[in-house]
Amino acid sequence: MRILFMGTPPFAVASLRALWEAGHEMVGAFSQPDRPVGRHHDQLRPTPVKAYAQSRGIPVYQPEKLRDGTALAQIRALSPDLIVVAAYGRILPDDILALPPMGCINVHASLLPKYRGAAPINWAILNGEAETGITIMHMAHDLDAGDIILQRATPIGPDETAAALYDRLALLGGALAVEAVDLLVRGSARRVPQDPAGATLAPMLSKELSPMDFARPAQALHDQVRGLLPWPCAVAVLDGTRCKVLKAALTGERTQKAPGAVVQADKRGLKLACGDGTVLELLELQPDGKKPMAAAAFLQGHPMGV
RNA sequence: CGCGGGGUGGAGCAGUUGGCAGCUCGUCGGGCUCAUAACCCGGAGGUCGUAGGUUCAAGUCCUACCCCCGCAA
Repeated sequence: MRILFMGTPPFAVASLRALWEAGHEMVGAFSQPDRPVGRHHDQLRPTPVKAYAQSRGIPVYQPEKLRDGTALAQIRALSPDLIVVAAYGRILPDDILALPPMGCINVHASLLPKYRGAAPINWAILNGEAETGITIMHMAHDLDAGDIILQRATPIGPDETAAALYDRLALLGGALAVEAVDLLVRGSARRVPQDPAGATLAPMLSKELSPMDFARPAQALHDQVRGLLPWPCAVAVLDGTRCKVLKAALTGERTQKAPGAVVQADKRGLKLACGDGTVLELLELQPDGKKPMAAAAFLQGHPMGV
């Protein structure tokens, strides 16, 4: 069966790799156009999917637009039986969705209908979810709203970061993608409509989510730190210095101090008062212009009174 | 040429108008204590990113280069 793949970041590579290693005939890989990258705007880096596809000799296509007919013509020429999409970063027009005889399926990193959208992994953690998962669905006109073929849940560890969960779900996504394709080939794939009433959105992240509001409870801030990794990261201003908070921990302690006040700042740790009398310990920081460092190291050069 | 911060003992920082290289921590040795991520005493450890230049004298001023990072994409 001829399969056309569409994806861009490492999450997508895991699915492409799984399909490839399962021995499927991958007739092409669509990926976002290479974008300038790097501090001085002078480097062009291939997308992860492009790099992987090329290493396996899979033809790569990177159309700027999907609606000017060019992409449609390219796809038609490839005559895929099935299109598998994973984190491509583009909305597919209906004419493309309608093209493959077996349709288009999508690997999505949430338990749909929850967390439709661009950043389901992060939002699951930001919202303090105890579990999330992977959904394989038939693609429909509306974003992430198609009928479900397969779904598998996985628990979210209490200290798990979005970066770590991303890697886990990528692998799970690849495994489920292979399963789903097998089901489709055998003609035994189920089609379960989503319940629109249970739908929630997981929009793209932005740096507006970064500032930490210590009036919120420690648990919420801990979720923010974990959920925004590796980008855009939770940010706090300490001793007048803007710092990414890369790692934090819940101490379970209580305090009478006002939110944001320093509860402890010595070699035993850096702890700040949060909402409802809770306490958050900051473990790893990255001040502006600096490399990541332990909170204790930061305190050596930035003494903070209690 | 997108904007900006920074390279100073192992870590994090300071170093004013050029004039003996400092602070907190760690480390090593010793002491004190029932005890300590506590305290006291003592020691080791630095080509101040690299290469030139100015100067009686450069961490500090000038020039070029290397490296790290934040923002923005």
